Amino acid sequence: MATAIELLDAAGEHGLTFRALATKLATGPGTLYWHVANKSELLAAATDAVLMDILNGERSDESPEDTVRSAALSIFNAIDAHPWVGPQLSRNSWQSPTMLHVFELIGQQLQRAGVPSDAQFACVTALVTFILGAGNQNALNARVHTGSSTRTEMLDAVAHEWEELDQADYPFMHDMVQTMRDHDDEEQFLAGIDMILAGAGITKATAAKRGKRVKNQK
Amino acid sequence: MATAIELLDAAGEHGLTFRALATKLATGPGTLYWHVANKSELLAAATDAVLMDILNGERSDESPEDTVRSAALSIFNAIDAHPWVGPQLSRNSWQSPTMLHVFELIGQQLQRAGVPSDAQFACVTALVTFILGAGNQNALNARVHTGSSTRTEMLDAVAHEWEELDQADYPFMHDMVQTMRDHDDEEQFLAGIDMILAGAGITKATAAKRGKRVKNQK
DNA sequence: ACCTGAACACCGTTCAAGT
DNA sequence: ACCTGAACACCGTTCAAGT
Repeated sequence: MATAIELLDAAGEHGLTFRALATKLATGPGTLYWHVANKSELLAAATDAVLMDILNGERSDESPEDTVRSAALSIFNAIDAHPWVGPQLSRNSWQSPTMLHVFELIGQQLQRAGVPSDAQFACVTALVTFILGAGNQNALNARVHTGSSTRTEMLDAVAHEWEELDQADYPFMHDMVQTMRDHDDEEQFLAGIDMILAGAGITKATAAKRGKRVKNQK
Repeated sequence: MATAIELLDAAGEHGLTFRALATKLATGPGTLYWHVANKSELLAAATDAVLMDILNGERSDESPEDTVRSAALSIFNAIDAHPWVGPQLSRNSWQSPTMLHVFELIGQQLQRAGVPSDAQFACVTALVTFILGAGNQNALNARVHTGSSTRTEMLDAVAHEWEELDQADYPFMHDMVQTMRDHDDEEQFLAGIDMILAGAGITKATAAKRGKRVKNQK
């Protein structure tokens, strides 16, 4: 299992090969089928192993929003570090033990924050969808521009393409070029989480309890 | 190109094979490489073909939020109908002409709705991430439980699994079982979009002007 | 300029045969 | 009970050779 994760981290999902794994374990490819039914089971097991570690480290002694934010960020970063887990988690988000754990974790915080019960489901769903979606996006972006290009080179390439768009047809994209170049991925991600939380009625009100006086300030 | 889309719709991304496409076109596999560089270029072209059709049909004579909602839903449904486009769109969302079109479309509406300029980028990003994430999720869910099972059978299976979780460890999941069983995918999706819009400061105010559209009859 | 199809270097998976 | 590795049915991609 551990060496499977090594292979995955080294060369992505198609870097994990029954033959490669077998030779690395000094055995034959057929052997592996005695311990695992097929490749997707192998991937599922590897994914759970990687993510459970991270989730067990999560605390919930902060405010509900901060707990959600921190859990979300952990998952986001885990997908960034192990890009192959993203699609795997999405594949059966409602069945895998790992994702059930995530649902429960976030759900409890929403309840604590007083989200009305008929809105809770929509809210967890939206959050989980966003977390996995953003994670995947991020992981894919990193992998697509793999031409040994640094992050700034990559952003330059995108900026260049946006600038070449017709001004008349794409005024908005032209406005965004600078912002895009300056953006920070984590910050961007957390802004998205905050929007969903705000939309669910979780304002910074709870933060006021912890000392920030912003209760009724729009 | 058209027959490539046929193959993709029929059997997903790995249903499109150079050999299968070649025989369907009554030619050899090598021939295709004269017209297309590789498989990913083929997929990109197919994706653009499918989505551009849909986007060109979009209007923007409604309120900003409704325009965003309707565009979002169109994309969501397109991914549902052609599950293979989802990952493809995510792969280079900042480069593909199709996605630039989407960014521009949504961005313009946000500007129209008065979202402050320093929040616009975060907001489009969040919306696009959510749309693609939800679409992919939805498409994957449909494909995973492919055992000729109807939607209700599928939901039953998930419900059953949630009920088997330990009550003490998973109180939230137990609360959600019924809601999950009754949920509607589109409604759920739009609720997510609305949360992000609300979080960006686009409330239902504009909708009130038009006399309250009825969306949730249960 | 465009087509052909054999060939190369891979896959996941199976299975008779071993220990 | 567990391992072995040849074999099967596939892939994407290339390339000398044709028209």
